[in-house]
Amino acid sequence: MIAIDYKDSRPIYEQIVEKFQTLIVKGVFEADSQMPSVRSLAMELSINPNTIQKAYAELERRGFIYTIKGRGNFVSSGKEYLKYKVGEIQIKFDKLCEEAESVGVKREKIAAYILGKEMSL
Amino acid sequence: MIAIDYKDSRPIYEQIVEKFQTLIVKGVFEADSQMPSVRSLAMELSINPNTIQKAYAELERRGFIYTIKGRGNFVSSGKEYLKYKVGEIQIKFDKLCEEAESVGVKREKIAAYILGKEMSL
DNA sequence: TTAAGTGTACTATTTCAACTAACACACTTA
DNA sequence: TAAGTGTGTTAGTTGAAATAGTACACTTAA
Repeated sequence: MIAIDYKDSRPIYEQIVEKFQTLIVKGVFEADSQMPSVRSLAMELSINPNTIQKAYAELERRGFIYTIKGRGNFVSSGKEYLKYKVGEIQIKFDKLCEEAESVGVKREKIAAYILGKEMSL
Repeated sequence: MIAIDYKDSRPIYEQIVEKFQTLIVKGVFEADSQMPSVRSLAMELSINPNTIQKAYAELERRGFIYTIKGRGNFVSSGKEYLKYKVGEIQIKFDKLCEEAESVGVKREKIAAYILGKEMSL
């Protein structure tokens, strides 16, 4: 179902996150279908269940899956992810705007720049 | 002139950067005045010259000082820093806007949000 | 109630990148 | 030429992140 690339320098859990994210975004899994259990996938890949657990926790944080304790992990609908993602971006814009204002760049100027009406801030 | 706090968990070079940045922003140093040499400051603080070098390289990257090989490091005018800082912020806005567009958020919407005309993205 | 499945928490170990140091080199000025 | 300056390369240290080991807790079905 999924394979680890040991030539890849990235951590194992990150590779797993990335692969499932791609599959889910592509719509390979049906919404609410069950993910492989942490143990079975760990067994299959010959790694520790905690590493799968870490990957699944990250996938949940990103809104790709949801967990029911004692039952398993399940695929959530793509919309959940989009909502989360947009929320994260909004927070980043908030912080960046504050940073810009702290060096004297007004919001009007930022908006104009984003709309392409100004060449620079 | 400056002191290292070994109780502080941050790396030494970062502490040095932060302290000089504060002093320069406050206008304690005249523009074009000479910074302590990497060796003299290293001696004074009983650390390795390379650590000072690293701090100075970062201060130069941020536009606070400039280097003349064989002569020393010198304080640059505050305006240089502002220019650099605004440039960095601009790059961050560029990246963030691309990220937003990749999940379907239009630039018009972003601009409206920044101006407070929309409650969320 | 029990057994076999599920996720979770805690701790220990390993690994790797960041930090710092040692030292040699190159440029500038007097 | 000597004494100051910054720079580059390499090596050692160290602390946080990643992974593993193990025990615990929840869910379901027989």
